Amino acid sequence: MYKPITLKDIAIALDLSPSTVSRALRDTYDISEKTKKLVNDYATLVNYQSNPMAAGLRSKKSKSIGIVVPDLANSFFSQAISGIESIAEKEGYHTIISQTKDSYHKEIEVINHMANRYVDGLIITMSSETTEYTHLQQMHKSGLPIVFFDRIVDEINTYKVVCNNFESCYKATTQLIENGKRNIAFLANAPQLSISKERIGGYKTAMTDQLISSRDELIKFCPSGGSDYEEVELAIKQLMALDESPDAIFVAGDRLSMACLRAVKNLGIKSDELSIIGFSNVDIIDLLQTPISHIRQRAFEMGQISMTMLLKIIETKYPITDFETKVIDADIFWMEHLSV
Amino acid sequence: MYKPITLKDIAIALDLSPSTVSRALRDTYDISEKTKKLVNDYATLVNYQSNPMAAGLRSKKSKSIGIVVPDLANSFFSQAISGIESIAEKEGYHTIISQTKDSYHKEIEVINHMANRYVDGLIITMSSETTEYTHLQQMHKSGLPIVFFDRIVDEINTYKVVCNNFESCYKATTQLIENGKRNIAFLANAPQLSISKERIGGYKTAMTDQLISSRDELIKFCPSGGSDYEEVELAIKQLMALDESPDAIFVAGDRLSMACLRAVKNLGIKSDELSIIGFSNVDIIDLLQTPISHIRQRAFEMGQISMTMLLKIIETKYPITDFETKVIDADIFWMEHLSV
DNA sequence: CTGAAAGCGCTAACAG
DNA sequence: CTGTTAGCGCTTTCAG
Repeated sequence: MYKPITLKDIAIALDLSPSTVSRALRDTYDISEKTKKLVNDYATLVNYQSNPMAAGLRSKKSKSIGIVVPDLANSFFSQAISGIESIAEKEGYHTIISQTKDSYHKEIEVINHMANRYVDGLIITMSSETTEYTHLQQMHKSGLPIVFFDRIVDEINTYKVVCNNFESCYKATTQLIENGKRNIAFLANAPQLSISKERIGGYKTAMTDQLISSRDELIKFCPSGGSDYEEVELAIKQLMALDESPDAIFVAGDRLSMACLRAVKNLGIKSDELSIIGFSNVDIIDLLQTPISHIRQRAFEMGQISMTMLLKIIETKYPITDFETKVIDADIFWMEHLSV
Repeated sequence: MYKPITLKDIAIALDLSPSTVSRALRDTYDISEKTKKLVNDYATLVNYQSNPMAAGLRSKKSKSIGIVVPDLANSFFSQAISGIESIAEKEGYHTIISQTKDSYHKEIEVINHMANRYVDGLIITMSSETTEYTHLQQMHKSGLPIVFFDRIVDEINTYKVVCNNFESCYKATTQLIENGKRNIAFLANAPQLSISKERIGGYKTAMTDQLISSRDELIKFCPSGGSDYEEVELAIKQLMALDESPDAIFVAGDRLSMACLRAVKNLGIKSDELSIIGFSNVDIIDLLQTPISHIRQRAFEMGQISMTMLLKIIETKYPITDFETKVIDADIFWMEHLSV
């Protein structure tokens, strides 16, 4: 069995008490510089690694945080994770990552597991299946610091970090209209998601403001979020079969955007027939056959902010009550023929 | 503070001893069905969650394993992770994921952290910076089960899972030659990586077997693995500036392949000037402007096998001595003009 | 500034 | 089959 050096080993070797060694290692105030140096030098020498489980068991702190995202294979999330880690590392926090694959049960299981491992806090993007938050609410009430990222939960009062979903959709839709588009379809993720609601809101409001009636038949939901290609192809087919078929389509998700491109390609729809704009953080969008207009979220930055917020909750002495929701601008990239 | 129900709480509530409750919960053999049911029902009722840290501290087992990969934003790895998780989940194991960003120091830090959290085992893809394995060797010797995945370490005797790097490169190179290519360049990841050596080996051997002398100036290393675009563009520029410039290029990495496509595009190199074949597990390769010939690894399957191997080590009663290296076929997809 | 003692939540060894 | 006891490695009172 793997048996590392323990704090006790150091204590014996240096003829000190375990508590003194513990204090020296943790750099508390009531310890002499001399002992501190002695202990730390020896610890480095023997490559001592403190045991976070034992420490956590006692102190209920672990200097590590959990990250829960729906899907690691999504550039948006992997970029955000890198942002989170960039701050965590600097502050001496470890990160533990898990994916839910958009499953409610996996989400519960993963979150429980992390909480039991004494993560000091959680950064969460909700799974698209989740409609029930009691598991989170309970933990949050008991004092587990949580920051919501991207897909947020209104019912839980804490820091939240999102992009300006409403505004960017409003803006993009308006510009489509200014470019003469009238039948703008909207392809969304699962309807219960906060991002779906916000994005549709921006789209609909823009339509109304431009005096175009938004037709419900133009809005399609794909609960799989694009991981089920058939679902997306079907949606596109149905849209194109409408009496007044769309001249543009707004795709409100990353995997969804790619699935949409694939469907358009497979169905042989020409790009001058249907303009596409979609959310996407894919890092090879410049290499696509049909490089689409896209809304790119500042994922890395959003990750950094999330971690900063989480640290604020974790390290505060007094409970925070005035939580903010940080809204980060997204960048819109237009293909030439639409860039007004 | 988040304070969950403990095993002791159950013991008191049910007027049993903690050990009996522990046994009932863990379903050991020496416990009556009646007590087992009583305990488990009550546990479910109060939503008891066992504390893996406390359990781990005592038993040195945690029913969780660590996954260490260089980069989560790489489809190959995220697909493999899903494969690992599919088995882990079935067997009741949790997974903890970390990325090293190809940094040696981060790798050490991450692995230490996981070992200290009593993961029961590790599935590792080495960072490209790593040339020193003492940290791993030591842990492995002390009994920590390790499975190497993709980028392996010869010096450590354990299970390893790789794709048939040599053979697929040999085969692909041969086919390029049969298609009339003579000046085949090779773009590799960091030279110390096992995959780099194996892939170059396949390429060189094929050249020799086809009586084509392989010129060293045609082989370029990009230690960043494609995450530094400039590095790749420079390599391509240098290759194209050669007196006998390449008529084909073999790209031995996923990010590298995409960076190469970008360079080719940016430098205005025509596709009939330079045929490209590259390793890639990108899931939108069919949507690329220049869909390249590519070698696709069965990442999900490789992940599943890795986890299966790891479980074998973890759950065996007697130490394993005859470790295998599982070699999984990769699939080659040719663009039409090269498909002989 | 340092040490002794208790205990985090759980499992394991030993009785019975 | 169940209870008792001890202890995993660390932190945290509480003394001194």
